[in-house]
Formats: sequence, C-alpha cells, structure tokens
Amino acid sequence: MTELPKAYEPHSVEEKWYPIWNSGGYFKPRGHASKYCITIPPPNVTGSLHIGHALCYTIQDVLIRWKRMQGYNALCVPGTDHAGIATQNVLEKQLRKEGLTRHDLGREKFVERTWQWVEEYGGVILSQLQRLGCSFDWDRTRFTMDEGYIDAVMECFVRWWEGGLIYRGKRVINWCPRCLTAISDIEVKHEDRPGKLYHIRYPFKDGSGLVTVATTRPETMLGDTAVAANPSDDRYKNLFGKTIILPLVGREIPLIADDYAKSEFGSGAVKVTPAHDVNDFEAGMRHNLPKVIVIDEHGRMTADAGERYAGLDRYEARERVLEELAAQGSIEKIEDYVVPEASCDRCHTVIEPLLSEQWFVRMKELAQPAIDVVKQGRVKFVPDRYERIYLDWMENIRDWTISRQLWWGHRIPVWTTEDGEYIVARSEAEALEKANGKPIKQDEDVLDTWFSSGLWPQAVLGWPRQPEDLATFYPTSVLTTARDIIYLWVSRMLMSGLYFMHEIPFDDVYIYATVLDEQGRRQSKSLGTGVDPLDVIRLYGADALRFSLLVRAARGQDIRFAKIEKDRQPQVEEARNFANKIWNASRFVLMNLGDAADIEARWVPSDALADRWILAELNSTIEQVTSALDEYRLNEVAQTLYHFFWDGFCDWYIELTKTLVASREVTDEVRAARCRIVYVLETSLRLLHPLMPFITEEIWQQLPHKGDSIMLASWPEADAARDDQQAHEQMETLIALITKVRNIRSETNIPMQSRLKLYIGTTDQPTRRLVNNNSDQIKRLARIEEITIFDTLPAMESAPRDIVAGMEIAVPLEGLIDFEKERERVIKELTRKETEARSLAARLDNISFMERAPREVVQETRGRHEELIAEIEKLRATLGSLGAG
RNA sequence: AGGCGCGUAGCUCAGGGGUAGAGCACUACCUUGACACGGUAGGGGUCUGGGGUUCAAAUCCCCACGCGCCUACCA
Repeated sequence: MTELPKAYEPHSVEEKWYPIWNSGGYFKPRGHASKYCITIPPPNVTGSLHIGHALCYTIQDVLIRWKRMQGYNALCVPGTDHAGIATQNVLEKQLRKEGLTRHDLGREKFVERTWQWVEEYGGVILSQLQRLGCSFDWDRTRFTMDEGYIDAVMECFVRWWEGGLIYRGKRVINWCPRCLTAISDIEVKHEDRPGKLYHIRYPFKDGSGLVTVATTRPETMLGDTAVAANPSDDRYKNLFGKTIILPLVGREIPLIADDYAKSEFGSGAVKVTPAHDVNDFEAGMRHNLPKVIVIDEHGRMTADAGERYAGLDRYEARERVLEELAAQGSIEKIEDYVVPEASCDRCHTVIEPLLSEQWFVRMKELAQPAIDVVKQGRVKFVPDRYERIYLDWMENIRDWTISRQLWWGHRIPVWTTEDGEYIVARSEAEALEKANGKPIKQDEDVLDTWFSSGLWPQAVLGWPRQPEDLATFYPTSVLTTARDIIYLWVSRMLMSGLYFMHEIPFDDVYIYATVLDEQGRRQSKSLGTGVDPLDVIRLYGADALRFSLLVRAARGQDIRFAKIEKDRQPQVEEARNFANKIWNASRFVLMNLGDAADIEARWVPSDALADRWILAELNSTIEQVTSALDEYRLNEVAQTLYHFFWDGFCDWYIELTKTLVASREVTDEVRAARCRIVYVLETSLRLLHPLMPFITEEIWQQLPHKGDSIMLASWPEADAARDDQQAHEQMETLIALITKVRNIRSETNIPMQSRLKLYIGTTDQPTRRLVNNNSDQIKRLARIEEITIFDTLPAMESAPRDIVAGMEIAVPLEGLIDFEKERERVIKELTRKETEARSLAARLDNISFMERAPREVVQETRGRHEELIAEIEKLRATLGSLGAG
C-alpha cells in the first residue's frame, strides 16, 4: 500500500528521473530492430530556449520515445549551430561594452574569444532541453564547427568545387552595411514602408528634349550608366541610341532598349545603375555597360560619386542630390509611394545592393534531384501544403552566395597563389602540398552558416568518414522544423544529402506550428512578447508545459501562447490539472492495492458492463492514438488521451468499480477487479509516457510490474477482438440514465444527501437486464436507495417524471414538489424533443431524402423519430398529470 | 502582384457532408474516503457574409469582407 502526496509535485520527480535515465543509458539506441532516427534542428549556440523551441523539441521527444517503446532502434542526435552572424554579433556587442571592436583584437584573438564563449555558454540551450525531458543521446552531441564537422564542410566544398558547382563571381549581392558582409537572398526580409517616388528629368545631349525617370533612391543616380526603355514602347522607338547627359554628374550615358523596362510604369523609362541594383546589373551585363560603384560597404558615398558627395552617408547623399536637382529644376514631381524595403534578417539594417566579388554555388543541378524526390513522394511534407511551397521555390532557385565577410565560421578552403591561381583543399597542409612550394594565401571569408548546417543529417552521423552510425541511421526518419527555414535549411539538406549520400536525408518533413503571443504576434524577445519555458516549468512542471503545447499543436496551425501573468498561465494550468488528475487517479488505485504482491497489471476477463466497456474504450484509444502519432496529429493524440483518461477512466470506470476495488474484504473478485484497474492505469501510463515522461515514470515505478523503466516498456497494441459495440451502447444508456436522474435532482433542488427512490417503466427485456445488472452502480452514482421496475409507470403524485433511452423514469418525493417548477422542467425537455422530432419529420417527408440518402441514414432517422414520438407522447401525459398549475 | 493559412460559445481553440464540441470564464448545488489543480447539473453558438453543388453544408466549390504569413527583378 503506497501513500502518494495529495498533489503532484513535478520538480522533485523531474530532478530525480532525468539523471537516472541519462546516466543509465536509456537515451541510447538499443537492439538491432529497424532504426528510427532524428537529428534535431541545431539551435544557435547563442540561443536560449523559447516556447517555439520547446514545442519543436517536445514533438521530437514524443516521437523518439514512442518509437523506442515500439521496439525500434531509436536514436535522436542533438547539437548546436555555430550561427555565424548571430554569434559574431553577440561577441561584438560584448566587446562594444568594453569599448572595443573586433578589429582591436584582430581576427585570431577574436575567434579565440568566441570559442571561449561558446565553450562556456554554448551548452546552455542543450541543458534547457534536458529540463524539458528530451531523451536525446547526449554522448553524440555535435557542433557545426567541431573537429569532425569541419571535415564534412571541407569535403563538401572541395567536392562541389571539383564538380564545377562552386564559382567566384562579381555581381550585385545583398550587403549589410552594419554586419559588413554579404548575405543570401533568403536572409533578406522585405517590408513595405511609406516613402516617395521621385521623377527626375534627364536631358538629351543634343538638346532635343528630356527623358523622365522615376526612382525611390535618387542617390543612386550618381552611378547611372544608362537609361532603358522597352523596345516596343512607341515613345522611345526613334530615340534609342541617343546620348543623355546625367544631371549633376555630367556623364554621357546611352538610352538603351531593354525588355526589363515596363512601358506601364511612369514614363516608361528607367535609370540603370548596374553597380547597385540586381536588375540593373543584369541589364548592364546585357548591354555591356560600365559599373560605377558610388556607395561603399559602410553605406557611404565613394569618390566615384563625385567630390561633393564622397564620404556622405547614403541618406545624407539622397538629401543633397535632391536639393541640387531641385535647384536646377530637374525634378518633375515627387509622389508619395510605398517603397519595398529590404533589411538584414539579423540586424534589421537596410541592405545595400552592392557590386562585389563573392563565392557562389550553382543551384540548378543540385536542385533537380531534390525536386524529384519530393515529386516522387519519397520525401513527404507534413502538412502536405508545404510541398507546393517548397517546389515553387526550388523550381525558381537562384545561385547561392556562400561567402560571408565574417571571422566566425568555416573559413573558405581556397588559397590563392601569387599568380592568382586558386587552390582548393581540405586543409592548409593539403593546400601547401598542391602549391608545390609556391607561396599561398587563404581566402579571408567564411562560409554561410547554412552551408554547414545543410550537411547536418549526414555530418552528425559521421560523414565523410563511414562509421557504423552512418550506415545504421542514415537516412533519418523525420525532420521536425519551422516553416521559415524550409528554404534556408530543409532544401539544402535535401540537395547535399542527395549529392553526397545518393539518398534522401529524411523520409518526412514535419513542419510544426509557429508559436505566437496572445495577440497573434511572433514570440520575440525584443518585443518583450516571449515566454521563457523555464519559467513555465518552474510554475507547472515540464510535463504540463509539454502537454499544453501538444494539445494545441494541430497540424501546422499557429499556436497562441499567453505570457505568464501574476504567476499564472491558464493554458498550462489545464495541463497541470490533467497531470494532477493522473496523479490522483493513480493514487486511488495504489491506495487500494491491498497486498500488492498478488496484484499484477493483467486483464482478468469479466462480464461486467463497466469492464467490457473500459476495455473496448482503451482499445479504441490505443488505435486512435497510434494512428494519430503515425500521421503527426499530435493534438489528437493529446486530446484523445485526455478524454479517455479523465472522462472514461476517472469519471466513469473508477466511479463504477470503486466499491469493488476498495472493498475491505479481499475476495478473488476483488483481486480480479484490482488487476483490471491496474491494467487500465498501467496501459494508460504507457500511452501517456511519450507526452508526459516524468509523471508517468514516477507512477509506473510504484505499480506492480517487472520492467525497470517505463521508457523501455512496450507500446500498447490494439486488438480488434476487444472492440465491443454492445458494451458501448449499453454504457451510453447507463450514462444517460444516471445523468437524467442527477439532472432531475438538480433541477428540482433536491439535496444530494437525500436518498431517492427510482421507478422505471419499460417492457424491453435487455434494458431491464441492464438496469438490474448495474443497479448497485446506478444507486451509488445517482444516489438512489431503491429501484423498482414496472412495465408501465403508474400515475403518482409528487413524482418528477422523465423519459430516457426508451425508459420512463420517475423519482417519487416524500414532500410536495413544486408543480410550477416541475412543469417548467418537463416543458423544457418536451420542447427540446419536439424541435428535434420536427426536423426529423421534415426530413422523412422529403421525397428526395427518402430516395437518395443512404438506407442506413434513412433507417436511423426513422428509428430516432419513432422513439422521439413515443417519448413525446409520454412526456405530454406527464405534463397533463401535473395539471394546469 | 501572386500564393498559403485562418475567421466556430465571453476568451483560447479542436472538429470537418447526416443531433454543434473541449478547456477557461459564468450560474446553482456539493468539502462524499483519489483529486477543490476536484465532483454534479446547467446557461451560452444563424459555425464572418453572400451565392452554388447536394436528399443533406459549419464542413465541399465560387465570390466578398476581415486577420495573419510567405514569395516577387512593380524602377
């Protein structure tokens, strides 16, 4: 006999079990069964856990715990990402507090300091995952810059280079003037801001007139090297090839014909600035135009912008250009205009399109196989709508800028000889060897963070070496990730996995819900809308946090997660209450085990309705939960278990079997009942374990059984032989009967203490048997002292009557009943039934319905209608006997 | 400009052709030997609006409105 505390106390339980699991090797793959493998999305080393992470990693822990219980050789590999720009920003901010810049330290010292920081604080987020209960194999923890990972990155670069997929090119890229690096297209965030559209007059050299061009960025005109109009534009047909004098600068530039100019826009003529705009760059290439760089990497005007502007910030330059243009009457008009603005994903500085030399990866060839595997259904997106989104992007993919002008990251493995020859090698030693004694110099840039994380699944399993893990666990089973990194990350893993492993990196891509704050905004620290999962865990426990997230995780639907106010968070409270319910139901069971030695979690066959019913319910729960897990419908998993446990097990099964289970006299029957209730509890715990690992382990340990941790217990299997439609229907009747009696009591204000008599009128033999067989339970749950069954209920004074599931029932009262109240109650019930009967009658009168609806539906409708008519008749009689008041 | 998602009880949200659901909040009763983080009963909804398909629409289709997100080379 075990006595548990009255309320579940999560903290001591969590602190107790996690170390036992972890040091006991429970998170390791076991056995030689089929593998199930997850490599988690590596959080940034600088990161700390937010609610979105909590959801992401909870989902993966649910999956890995479930598969482990199912007997798979299950492995979940954790790790962190070096997160180039993000981490460098953190360190630079730190330096700034000391009044230093990274340049004061120099590259080597700066990188060294970053490593120190990473070693000291980089593990924080992983330890937070442990607080969540994640059963990941921490001995296999990886970092995207650890020794073996560097090999993977170098191998990838070299082989892509050798395959002709990497090239160096000079083109307009996205430049962040604050981070001082190039960034890729998908690291740019687009936003519409109110601004102006300036219409500027450019004169022809021969004085024959003007062209008006429109721009939102007048300062870039200093770099114009042409004006373009559409070749089909009649306004310009005869003017192409004429020379224009660029105002302020005086440069002679041509009017060219190019499709890229749209006739509908403004005057149809567009200024062309090849060094500062992607489209203009391409137009420039087509027409062999010079590229004049007028803005530098800090966002300041260069000497080529002209003396009057050199050194000015780009926005100051804009003002001056406008003033001077206005002064010479070159501005035709200024309109209010919504300006699409591009900013750096990391620091929100407005990016500058800049002509610059960078390293690129050619994407078309890599993309094709990654498109094919998705189209062929070999890689499945969940929810499937993301497949379209992925494919659209992949089919229009552009080359990837992979060089970053940062210090923190994988340095690009390209060395240059004095004569400008590129030597690409896996290491400096290899490069020196290839150089044959020629002096060489390594490229200063590092690789985009996503270049390395794009190798994640194979790299963490040991590629480019060929260890056992790689052979055993690649390809992985599922990638669970956020929708905003489908392009940044998912696509790249598919491409690199297929290129190097000739095999998909994962079977399924599960895109989980985005967590928003209570007003539907993205959870964000800077907005102050973030919730710290550790605060939630401190308040309610890890299991409650996990459950509260899972129960809302409908497929890909956003979740609003309110912040904690006055130490309360109602959404998690619901889950905390559920945990407490589990605790107390278990407490009841454990308190009544008697001599636990002769009790085991075993289903002892029984004819009793409650037993047949709960067994069938449990079975259908197993079925539903398992198939929902299979399809990543995690909210359904949580909801199904919640209702089975609370409504089915606690509210009905425990209540119905309570007296037997808790009986002082221990007969075989009592022991059998105890085995059964332990069986249902034990099975429920196993079903709940992946969602709520701590509480289920704590309770499971106290139950009589043979295993050593619930983590290794087997996942319950459904058995069609346990379905029992009859038990289901009979139980529905029983519940309806008990509920109706309670309802009468409540509506007529009869106190709970007073024991009532219950009269039932029915000639239906199965119903009579049902009542007789369960009379003890009916008496107890409806607080009845005596049940009498009649064929037809006699008329009686002072007895509220009603009708339920074909039975007439009456509750005779000692004193007088309030006739007025009673009439109201009956009228309410009658009205309800009449309304339903009318709608059914209308349907049955409808010829089309009778002809076209499936037979079962018609039959069901007719049956229900007849039942209602009979019930209504009896209720009317009852109402009649209550008199006119 | 296109695309996607969403709009269901006061609030937060499930559901998804055949009797409208949960949690919280609300009302009444109940400290009954698992649990007040509880129990019992109840009130509350033209499922955003309009068309269509269907015997039947909250559910499927079209349109509108509102909210959110994503993509884009609209100067």
